[in-house]
Amino acid sequence: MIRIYNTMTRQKEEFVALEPGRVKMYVCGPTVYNFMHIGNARPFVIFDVVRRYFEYRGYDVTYVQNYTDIDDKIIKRAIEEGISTDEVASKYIGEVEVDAKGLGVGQASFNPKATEEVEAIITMISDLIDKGHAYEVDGTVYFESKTFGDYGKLSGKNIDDLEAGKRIAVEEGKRNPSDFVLWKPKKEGEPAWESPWSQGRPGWHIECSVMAKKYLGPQIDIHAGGTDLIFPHHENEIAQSECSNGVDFANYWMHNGFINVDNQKMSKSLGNFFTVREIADEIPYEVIRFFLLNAHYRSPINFSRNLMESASKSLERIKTGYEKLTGLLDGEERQEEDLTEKMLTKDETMVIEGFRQAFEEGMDDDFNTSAGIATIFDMVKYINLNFDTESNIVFLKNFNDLFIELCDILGVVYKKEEVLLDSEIEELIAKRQEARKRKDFATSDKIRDDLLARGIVLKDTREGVLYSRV
RNA sequence: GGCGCCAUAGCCAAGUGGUAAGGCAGAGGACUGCAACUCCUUUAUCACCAGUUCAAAUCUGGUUGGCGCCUCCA
Repeated sequence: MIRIYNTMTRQKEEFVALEPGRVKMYVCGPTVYNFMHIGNARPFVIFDVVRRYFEYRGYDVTYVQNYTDIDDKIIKRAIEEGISTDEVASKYIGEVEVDAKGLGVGQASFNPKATEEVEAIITMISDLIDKGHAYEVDGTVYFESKTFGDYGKLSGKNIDDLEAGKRIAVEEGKRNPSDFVLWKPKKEGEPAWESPWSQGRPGWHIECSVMAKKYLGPQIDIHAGGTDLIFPHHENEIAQSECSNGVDFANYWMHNGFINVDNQKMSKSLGNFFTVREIADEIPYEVIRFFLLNAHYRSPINFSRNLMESASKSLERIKTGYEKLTGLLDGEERQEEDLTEKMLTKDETMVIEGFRQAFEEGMDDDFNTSAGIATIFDMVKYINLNFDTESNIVFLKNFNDLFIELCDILGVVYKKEEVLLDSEIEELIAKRQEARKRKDFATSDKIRDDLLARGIVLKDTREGVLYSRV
């Protein structure tokens, strides 16, 4: 049983799928006017894990993540770079995909783009006007928030408070301050689409309602995004979708916490703004991913170099443990062993199942990745403590399978980078071993130093010499 | 002003009623020619105060401190 913290009810609830065995989830994607920043990376990674865990649990997951490819920021960027908005969007979609892939994020089932869904957007807006939930003023179409009685149910706000607390000038033409734009007419030089109201473009919120409906249907299981989207974005999506479709929009609302720098929100003006790309230039993507999963997805986390180093060392420990396991499994003698007579003992089965259960208990509880990672470390410890060349090969294999399966759910990298050795280096390693045998340590240390200079690290273990890249 | 979140060891971080997971860093020790790896030992009463309870980090009230949303934002 998977339990999810639902922002709508502010408590953990048992997950019950709309259709047995299927999960329909929609994750709000980035506006593509720049490289992905470290904060953007969190929902990518977190909800990728959510998806993988559902799949591990046997669900068929349809995962939709949009790209907002038309909006003020994109237009601004296009002017700055002297290219079209399409070029800005496709450029940064490409860059986002590079980082997403680097972070180990799986391909979504669909990645719709706002500009390719304008027709469906116009259809929904028309429908909202017909049903009396939207009105047009001089080419701009607004959603009239008070026509939706449940407006504010996700964020816990009520319209009166919003009006009382208004801090910016209310746009002319709006009937109420909390009304929001569904369609806005173009300004000179802006890209635009034909519509019954004006040449213009869709407002920000409507695209998600439309895409979710088109790719997942009027009702979805999970809608996800950053906490900042709760209001107004998700609130507005609910209003649009429920008024147009006449049914509850999403059963579970999941929101990831923010990434701060020095306990402060990242912003360009504070100069504490990091793109994933610039971090990845120095720190492997896998470390960034591990860092993002170390804390629960709803907690705010800080980003810092120290934390990256800690994450890097932790990952190294997992890899070393896995190396030992595969070393034992791949030994020549073991390869030739006859497995037909071998089986798991009762105790061994219990060990395996114990780890699996511990992992599932954590992940079932609102995707507690910290607990999941702790299980991985417990397994590493078990490997280091209990396995040796005499271990039951079938136990090793089963343990290995589980280890890989669990690591893959989190997307935690457990394999050392394959280091291809040319014959010259292999020879040097062999030579060093000979030198060590005759206790010629001056020679052996020199070879080790030379290899280190070439970027290859040697470790002498009981199972033989291990090597890896610096 | 309205709504909401958080406060656990040097650092990161689980745990939401039964007596503190895990990781990083540190200290001491074992092993190995050395290094690395690994192993063992070691480091907290959970911001503060009051209350509920046989029992609270975990529930209630309050205090202090930090943060988010209310405006584009992951």
